[in-house]
Amino acid sequence: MVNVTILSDAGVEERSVEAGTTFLDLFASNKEIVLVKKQDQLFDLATEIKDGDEVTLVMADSPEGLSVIRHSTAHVLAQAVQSLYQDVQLGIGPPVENGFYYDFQIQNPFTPEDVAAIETKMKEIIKSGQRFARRVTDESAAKKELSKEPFKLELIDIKGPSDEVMEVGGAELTIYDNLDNKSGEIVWKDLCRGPHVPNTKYLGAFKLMRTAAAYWRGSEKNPQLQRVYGTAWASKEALNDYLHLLSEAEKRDHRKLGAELDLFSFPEEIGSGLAVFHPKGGVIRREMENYSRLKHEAAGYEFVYSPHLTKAQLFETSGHLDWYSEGMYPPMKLDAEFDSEGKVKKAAQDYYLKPMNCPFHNLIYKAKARSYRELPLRLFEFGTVYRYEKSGVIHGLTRARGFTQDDAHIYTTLEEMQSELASLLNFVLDLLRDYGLSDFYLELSTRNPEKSVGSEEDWQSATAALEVAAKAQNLPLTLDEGGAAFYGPKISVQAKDALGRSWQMSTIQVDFQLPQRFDLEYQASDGSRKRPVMIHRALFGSIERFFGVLLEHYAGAFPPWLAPVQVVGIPIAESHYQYLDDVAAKLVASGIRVEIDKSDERMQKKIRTAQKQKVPFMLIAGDEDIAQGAVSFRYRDGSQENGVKLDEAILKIRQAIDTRAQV
RNA sequence: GCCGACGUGGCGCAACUGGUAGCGCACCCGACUUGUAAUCGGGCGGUUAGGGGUUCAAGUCCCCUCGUCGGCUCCA
Repeated sequence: MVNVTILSDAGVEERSVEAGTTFLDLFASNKEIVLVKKQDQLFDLATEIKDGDEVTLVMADSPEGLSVIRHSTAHVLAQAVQSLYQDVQLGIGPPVENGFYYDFQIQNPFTPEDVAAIETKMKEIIKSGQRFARRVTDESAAKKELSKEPFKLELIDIKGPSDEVMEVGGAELTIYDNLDNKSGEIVWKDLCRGPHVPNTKYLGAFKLMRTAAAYWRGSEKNPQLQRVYGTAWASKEALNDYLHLLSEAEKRDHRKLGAELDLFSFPEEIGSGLAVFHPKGGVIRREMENYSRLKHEAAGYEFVYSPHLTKAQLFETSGHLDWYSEGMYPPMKLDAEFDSEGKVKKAAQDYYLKPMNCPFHNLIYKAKARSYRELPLRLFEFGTVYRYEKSGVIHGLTRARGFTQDDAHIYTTLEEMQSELASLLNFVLDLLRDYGLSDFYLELSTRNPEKSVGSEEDWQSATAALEVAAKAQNLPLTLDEGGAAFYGPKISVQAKDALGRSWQMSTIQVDFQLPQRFDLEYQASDGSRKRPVMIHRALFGSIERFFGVLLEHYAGAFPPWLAPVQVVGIPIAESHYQYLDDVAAKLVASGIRVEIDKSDERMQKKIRTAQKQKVPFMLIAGDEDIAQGAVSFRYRDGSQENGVKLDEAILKIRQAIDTRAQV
């Protein structure tokens, strides 16, 4: 008997089979096996199974199987492109999340018509049932065979194992041939370490998504190739589910909802990446800020304010001008003085818009001598910063040029750092939960030796401290090697939204550098002068960004405590205006945001309007309600509750708001 | 910043190979007074992102700038 491990969507399953048969026989009818591994080596389906074999079957719907399907589909894409166009050189074509891409060097970029033609060609190829065959080669033979593919030649020259590309990096240099199903002739081939599905009939649930330029091997210095993106799945159903998810995501795009719900805009007159919040967006933002402020106060934070502008020296001291001047708006030249002949009497000073708040907070720390009794000192500010993001990266509220951080800096003793980090992480997660996010994982970003300052020892202790705090949360923890800022390691909290998409939210960074640069000190209990540790942290990241994420998470249907309009009163006829006005007055007295729709429309239309505005509570009133001193509820989900007494109605709404519940 | 696509009243869209801007929603006015997702009628509103050019004629073609979208690169 042979033990077989089966990897699928459902997880890992163990099964026993008779030796002496082949996988092809065993599972001939089962198209879902895409790959067989024996003793961790790739294996052909036609190979005989022997006693003592350790065999793994990779099913199409397992993560590994999907990756094989995607990579194989990428080969079909490349084959299709080369059969349709002359003078196309191949880049690379790996699987990626949800799909695959392939890069091509080609004279003219692909048009939408080209993409349609390519997709058609791919379907033909897949239908023909071409087989994939692995062939081991050596460097000189491969170079000869691929002499017309300059990029492949470059890849062959990458010596040794590499995870960077799928073409090379295995123990052996391999070429995959696409064989005609009937004649067995080689119809196409590609340098590739594989693995691939046995033949193209395993493929088919795919769609080409878009084309774009991409730099060869990801470097701005290299030429740009034409990249074709596709998505591929184990079944048509899975493909359709994914396409459906995309259309859902498009519907709740915060840029679209922001306009539809009249929350914010980006006037061209102001400039790219600079938002204005309209009254309704302003309500949501104010509620977000108010709640955050309340919580921070309770957690021992002190509130400070700092200007948007500063002389260059501050950012020279902090080191930001050295490291990140490219990301800052260019300086304003101020304070210059000239004599009557126009000669410079006093040179101009450079003033910068602040890209971050930390240096200002450091100055507040430094404003007086500090005692260990004051620590941890937690300085909080809704600090608006400006970063000159490259024009191509700006994306609505989630990547803007001007934004407001819920920024705080905690100055603590080294001894207390660990406990401060632990309680901080609790605080962060609790607060995010209050805003309605609940699915988290943590990411630990470590030092990048080429982009960092400070001693190895400091880095290690800071990284260790963060790791301890992270592990205490019992949340999934991933490692982002070399992803830290130049001054210290960080933990970031990643949250998944209602569609399962991950967003980086809060960051917590330990910093030994800035206290040194600013020469921050405190007097310890033994009378000695010591250096505090600084913790940078932002929960929302930026308010604008968090706003955008919540908007997409809720698809605009904010929970009542955040909803710009919490209640819309809908009179059935004009004669009911007065009654609803009285109701509204009571709601307002109870601190509820209410509007009465007195437009010259029918009730149905008013319901539709309120529904589209995603107002949580619609209160409808007509003769029947008035007779009972009641109102009728309609909720966003379409459900209703008639004849609710007024006092009860107010209580109900008030409670939903106070508990921050979603309705 | 790079590559590509694009930019028509507040919003969503239309205008054949260049012939001198239409529709729906919203908004305003009027009629209707109505029980859980669009009542009817009338009206206001754009010179087609901005600038320059080709042409007898440009929303349609060319150039520049600004902006948007999709990627790449980047994100303290």
